[in-house]
Amino acid sequence: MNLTLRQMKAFAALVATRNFTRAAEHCSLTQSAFSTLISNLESDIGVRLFARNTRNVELTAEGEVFLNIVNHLLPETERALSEMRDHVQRRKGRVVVAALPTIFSALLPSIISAFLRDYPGIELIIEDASNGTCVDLVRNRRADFALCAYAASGAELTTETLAWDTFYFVCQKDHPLANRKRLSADDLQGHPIVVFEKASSIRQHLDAAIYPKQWLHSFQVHNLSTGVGLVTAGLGTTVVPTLALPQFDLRNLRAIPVALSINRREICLLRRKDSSESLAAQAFISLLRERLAKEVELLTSRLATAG
Amino acid sequence: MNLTLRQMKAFAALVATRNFTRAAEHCSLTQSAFSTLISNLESDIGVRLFARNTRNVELTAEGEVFLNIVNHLLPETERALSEMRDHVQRRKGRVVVAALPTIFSALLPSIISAFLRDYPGIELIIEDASNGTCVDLVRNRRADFALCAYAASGAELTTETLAWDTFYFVCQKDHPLANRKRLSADDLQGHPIVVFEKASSIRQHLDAAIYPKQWLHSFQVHNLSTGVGLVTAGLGTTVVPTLALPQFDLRNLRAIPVALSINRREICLLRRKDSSESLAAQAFISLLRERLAKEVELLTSRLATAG
DNA sequence: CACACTTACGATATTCGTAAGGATT
DNA sequence: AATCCTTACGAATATCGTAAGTGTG
Repeated sequence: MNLTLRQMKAFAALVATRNFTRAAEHCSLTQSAFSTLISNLESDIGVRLFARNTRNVELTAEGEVFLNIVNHLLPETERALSEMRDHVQRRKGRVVVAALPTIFSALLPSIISAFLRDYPGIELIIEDASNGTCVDLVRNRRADFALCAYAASGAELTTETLAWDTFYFVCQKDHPLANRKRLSADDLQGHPIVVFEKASSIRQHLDAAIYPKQWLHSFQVHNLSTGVGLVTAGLGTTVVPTLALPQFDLRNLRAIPVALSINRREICLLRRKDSSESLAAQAFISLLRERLAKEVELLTSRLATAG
Repeated sequence: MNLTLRQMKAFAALVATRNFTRAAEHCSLTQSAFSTLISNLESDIGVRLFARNTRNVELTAEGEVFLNIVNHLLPETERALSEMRDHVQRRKGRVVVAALPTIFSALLPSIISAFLRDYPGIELIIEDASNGTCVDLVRNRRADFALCAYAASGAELTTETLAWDTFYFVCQKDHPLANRKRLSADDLQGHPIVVFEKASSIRQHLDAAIYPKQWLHSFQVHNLSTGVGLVTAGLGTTVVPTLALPQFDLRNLRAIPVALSINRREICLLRRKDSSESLAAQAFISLLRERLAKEVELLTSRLATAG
């Protein structure tokens, strides 16, 4: 017995009309095809559901029993398929994104609002997380994908570079280096700077970029905002990627490009290899592919204007 | 989109095993047929449900959504079909029978117990009713069928005679006619008898059977038991069909066959013409066809022994 | 005899199994 | 190399529509 949505619909239509011809039209079938459909349904179930002659179509006792069943099952099935359709057409769903705080705050807001406008039914959850946490979240399926700075494309995970940013030296206007147009790693030797904790992605990138040399550390902080505060208060200088610059008030500070051995920080899309992302997540990803690099450009050009 | 029970079963099997080959076996299909089944399901729905390679089969995000649906819908559907099967196999159901009180009490008890033994899951409701009420109950579908004495086979209803009974004169042992072996309608002229109300089936039959003559009435009663009481108390005599005789204590009374112009009272099965009876009702009907006449014979022979 | 359901039958579409292909470990 | 999913393809099955048949009012 292989009960079919079509059989239930046909049955319901015949109950409603009590007329094969009209029920057949309602199902977009010829009367004959409809007749055999009902007849097959009856022989599948093993009992006549309709007592019919050429003038009257009525339910049998077993037809009444089946009607109760169909009255329950048919709406359930159609509701379920409609729910499924909502997901397929991206009217429903959930996207969980893990992103580095700087990426989140500097690049995502306008992309998020575009996404929410295009897919108002989709629940969007963005977790700001450290690079390592991003990787873990994706690996454990706690996030659909991540936007982070670097990741090993291993057995499970795959990365794709969507954009890059570069590094800037940030200092007070009266700093000795304040009026330089461009700086090298060597220029910064001897100037104490605020660095981020070892685990932070900025710090790891910088450590790799200037290896084997080292800069002079003044403070070591955990959060970007702490570093911003220190520099703003004139207690230090720092080196941060482009995406961190909006956190600083550049009317009173200088941001000068720094040339490093690894000059670009990649902004990576990190995904699972099994391509099990939801359609909703895929929609967000294609929006990112389309707009993330442009967002970086926009940011850079705004900074050039400000500087 | 024509969702199928088979599709849901296949999906559930694949979720459970996460292996096409084993799921295919579970569905009694070749692995290849199973693969195209899943593939067709996916293209019907419009999205991949499984992220699969040769080593791993996993649900996609949309597959999870569909799993929630199937987890709900599949048990519902199977429960419904099992319910239907119970009715088809007569493990469930309801039979409503209308029957004349004499038929009910004299013939049905042993048939009822046989039916309840054979079909323990079926609810059996027997309404004792007058002949006219029997007809109405069947016509209005309040009863599946009726056992009554006579009925016009009209446009809606059809009758079938299952058995007959005959009429007896019942009197005290010291009545003048008490030792006769056989009586004619004429023999009863001048002997006052207890009659039943005009509407009763016994009365109507007797009126028709002796027309245009009439018997002398002593009392007119509504219920058989009243008549029984009167005769037993020696306050009258009466004429009743075979099926009513068990109500009398024949150790102290005489029951003598009466030859009438319409000598036999039919015991009819009254049904609707549209043959919309439930399978349960059909089962009861075939039991009646098989055993009702035998029950009358049994009753008659017991009476002959007693008399 | 007109209307409505059923049956017959050839055409089309779907589903099946066998067998070969491709990918991953 | 072994395992597992996919694809190709011919065969079996199911479903469709046209058209003729049947029965009822």
